[in-house]
Amino acid sequence: MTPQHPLERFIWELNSHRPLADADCQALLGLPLCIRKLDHGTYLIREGALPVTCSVLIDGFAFRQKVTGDGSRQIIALCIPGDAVDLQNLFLNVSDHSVQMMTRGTVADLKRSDLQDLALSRPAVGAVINKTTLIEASILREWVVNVGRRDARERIAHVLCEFAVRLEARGLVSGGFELPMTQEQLADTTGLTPVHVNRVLKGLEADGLITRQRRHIQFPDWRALQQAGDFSRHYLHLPDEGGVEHSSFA
Amino acid sequence: MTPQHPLERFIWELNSHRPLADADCQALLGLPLCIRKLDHGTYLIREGALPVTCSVLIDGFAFRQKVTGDGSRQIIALCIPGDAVDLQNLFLNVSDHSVQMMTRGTVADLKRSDLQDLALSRPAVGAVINKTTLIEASILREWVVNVGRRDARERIAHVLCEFAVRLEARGLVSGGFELPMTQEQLADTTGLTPVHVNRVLKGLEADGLITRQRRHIQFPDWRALQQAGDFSRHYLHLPDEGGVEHSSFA
DNA sequence: CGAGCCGTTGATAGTCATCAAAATGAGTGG
DNA sequence: CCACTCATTTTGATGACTATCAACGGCTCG
Repeated sequence: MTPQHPLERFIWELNSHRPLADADCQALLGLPLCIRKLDHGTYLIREGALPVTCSVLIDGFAFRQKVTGDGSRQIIALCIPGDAVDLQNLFLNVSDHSVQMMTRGTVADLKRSDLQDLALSRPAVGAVINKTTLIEASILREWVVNVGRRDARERIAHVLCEFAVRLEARGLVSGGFELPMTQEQLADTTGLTPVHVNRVLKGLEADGLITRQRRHIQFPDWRALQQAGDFSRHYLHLPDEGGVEHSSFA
Repeated sequence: MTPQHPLERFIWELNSHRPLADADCQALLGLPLCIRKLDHGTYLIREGALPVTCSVLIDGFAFRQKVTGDGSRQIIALCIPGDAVDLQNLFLNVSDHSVQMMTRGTVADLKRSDLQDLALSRPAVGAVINKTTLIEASILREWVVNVGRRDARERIAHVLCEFAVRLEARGLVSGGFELPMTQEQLADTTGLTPVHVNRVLKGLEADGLITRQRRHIQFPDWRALQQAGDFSRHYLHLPDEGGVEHSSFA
């Protein structure tokens, strides 16, 4: 394998969900791509646009968002390194939401048509892509529950848990981690106001469920935080790891 | 074509999103299936279960739901005739949510493995299935926005608009329609309480945005209702119809 | 005709939004 | 290296929207 191929993490991720034949991996690795370094705030897709590229996030973070008629924003998904940003549009012709960089980062742009062709010519690739989008849908369902039926404290604890577990599953975190979002963004993912998010965070800290210095977050009591957020990792459909023992967030 | 094949509406629906070759349709039509008549309240899948069948809704309505730790329920999606209930689980091994009949109705059960095989052996079938799940994901994104960033009145108006448009796109409605859900269920889809739903409905009626006798709903002012619900049909990714003219909800 | 679900109505309380402004930290340029 | 600017975080006071509790009326169905 090409050492440190830009798509390595992405393909590793696909593979963990549904093992691919070597030929399938090679086909993916062989796709022509274009690497871009992007600043925080850059749009990867805009709602209403016709997607022509399909970006994979190499490093940095991004989020999906929609804006309502009166201008308020809702963040709809968080993208972490290894995520394909545009699989959601692979078979749709106009994007129904925007994707924006949350931090500085790097993406690899594939041609959307290349990936479509691959999905059609290699059924196994089509199937992993399908499975990947199904997992994203599962996360969306949990988010509907989160904003629909949980109070502010639960919502925020839940998002923190989810984020930590997803990061860890990709080997991107050990112990505490750097929360890449502002409190305003956290508010937009939980359907709250920034002011209230701030108060809830302080509450969680006061109760010993989180520790924070600046944006560095730690979880002194992982059990309790999960409970406070009504969090269970099932909906993430993570592959069973043999090494749950070594997990900080098991 | 077999006249009135049980899967007719389902396949017609797939076809409208991504045209299938005759052979592909025949392969779908040829799958062994089992027809069941179900009572209101019957579970089609339960959260945590391993799906072995993949049901297609022939008539009647159903909904997806999740329950939080403290027992409150959130409805996550509405299924209407022609929807495949378990495409969401086609490549996932344990269901992350439940599906329950909202009304009496009929389903056709396919074997999950049959459909999986078809998706793998016939790329075009895999692609439509993929596209169908992408559309469901798009609807979920809009629902996150709905419960996250809209007030009670907007939420309810939005759900009414969405439901009407989806029904109409399948030729299931003309003018007014029968709302198949109780106010409690409407509350669980909007993240509100039944009591408040009732008040908002009365408000919408008082303002001339809806008319209702029992559960029969009509929209005297479709424009205004859409506006009240901040509704735009883009996210439904409906195929462009030539006949928008004849639509009550264009 | 009774039972039970569903819809309706009223009164009260709580969670969270809103408005405003100060404090902190980061990044920039002189 | 320090002053400056701007984004972000923090704090307080007030009010709105929606939940909660309780009870009654109306359908539908067995």
